[in-house]
Amino acid sequence: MVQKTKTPPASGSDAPGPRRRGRPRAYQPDVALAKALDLFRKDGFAATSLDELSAATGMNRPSLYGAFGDKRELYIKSYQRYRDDARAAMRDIFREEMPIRKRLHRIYAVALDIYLSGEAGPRGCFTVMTAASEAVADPEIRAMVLEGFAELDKAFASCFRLAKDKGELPATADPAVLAQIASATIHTIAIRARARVPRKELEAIAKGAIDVMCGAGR
Amino acid sequence: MVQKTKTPPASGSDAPGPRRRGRPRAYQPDVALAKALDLFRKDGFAATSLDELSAATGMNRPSLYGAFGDKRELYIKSYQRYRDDARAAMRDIFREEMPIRKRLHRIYAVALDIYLSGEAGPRGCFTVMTAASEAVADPEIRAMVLEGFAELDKAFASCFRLAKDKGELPATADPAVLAQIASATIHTIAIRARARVPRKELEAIAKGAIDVMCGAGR
DNA sequence: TGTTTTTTATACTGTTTCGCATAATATAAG
DNA sequence: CTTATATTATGCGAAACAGTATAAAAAACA
Repeated sequence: MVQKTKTPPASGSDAPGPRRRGRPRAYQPDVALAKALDLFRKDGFAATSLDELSAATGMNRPSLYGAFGDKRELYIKSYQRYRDDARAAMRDIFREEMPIRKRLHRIYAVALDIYLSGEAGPRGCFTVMTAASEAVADPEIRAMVLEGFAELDKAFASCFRLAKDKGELPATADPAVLAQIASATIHTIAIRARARVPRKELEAIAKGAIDVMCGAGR
Repeated sequence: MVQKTKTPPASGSDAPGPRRRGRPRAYQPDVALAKALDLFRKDGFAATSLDELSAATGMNRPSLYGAFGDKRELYIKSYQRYRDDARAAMRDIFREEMPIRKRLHRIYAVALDIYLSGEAGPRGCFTVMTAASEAVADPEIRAMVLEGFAELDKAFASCFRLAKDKGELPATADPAVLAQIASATIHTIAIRARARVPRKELEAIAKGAIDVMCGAGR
């Protein structure tokens, strides 16, 4: 480790810190990344140009490269950001204790908020709409996609396991299988949302799936 | 209808017909369209160039335009071809009489064949992988996607209705809801297939879903 | 044989693409 | 005030892109 200049205190946190040395940045990295994410969600990888990314972020091309690397790296960082955001939006619902039906209902409501947001039409789910397509040829993206699937399956499974322990589900219920159906419902909602299926219908799909998973009783 | 030249007998059918007038075609339209479909499934709309399409079909650019129109039209015709093929592959299974479990099992087997085919990795489902993404901005593609969803939901629903009538399902079963879960299972399998989830795992997901939809009994 | 018709083959046009080289600017440090 | 550092701003350049114009080729017709 031969390095004269003191490494700045790991500027991962966005604390302004002790005054950097050169010309100050004209952009906020996390704001710019959010704009890039918007574009990639709207148009996918190939149809999003660096010119558009530059215009949306307010950063010119060299700054983009300096901050995030080339287009593929920016795409991957956008995807990471998307997953972080989605995870954060669902974390509490998966953590807090509540009846299984309510928990599922709230998860699907959050998912719908994510998929239907967007000014120029519903942006859908990044994983389903663009990342999965890239996954077949890009091992790094594929690993992220697979990890996302596994994480969601696992979270749902532990919900069902807990519910089963609490007697909300019959003893014959298989948490792993129910979890895959819960994930499948997320996926079908994500796809249909992108085709502008109205929210009411998507909510009905979620409701029906919950009934099947938890028993039609109310 | 002012038209001197006799219209060739609606050359929709590929019958060689009564000898056309000018230079004969060097390509077979349906073979070329299949090649184009392969490319669009692999890379999506934006990442597939006309040069690649030209090379794959063996047709040069002007011939492509003459036969199929511009890139978007070719994409749409490829999608129509995909849907026709998929419909044909499933038609008999939806038509013939058989137990609900067996029917579902066979449908998922055919779906897996479609999604996992491809030399350079699984090509996934056209609707899920690329058409749904385009659907948000292109009304014509959107209409096709929505029609596809409705058609699949309907086909599944009538299977479940029949099974219910035959006493294979409890009287409380809701065919429409079960159909949406069957479709959701198709969708989750399509997405995961593209991320190279192995066939065995996808079959397990289908098996689990069938158990939930039809009752775990064997 | 010569004309008409249909397709193929070649090549061009103007635009867009990504990535980078270079120069200008703004700050801290010495 | 000068130097070092970090960023912004401009714009180049080679390649790829979609679509089309023009010419050559291959068949039927007269």
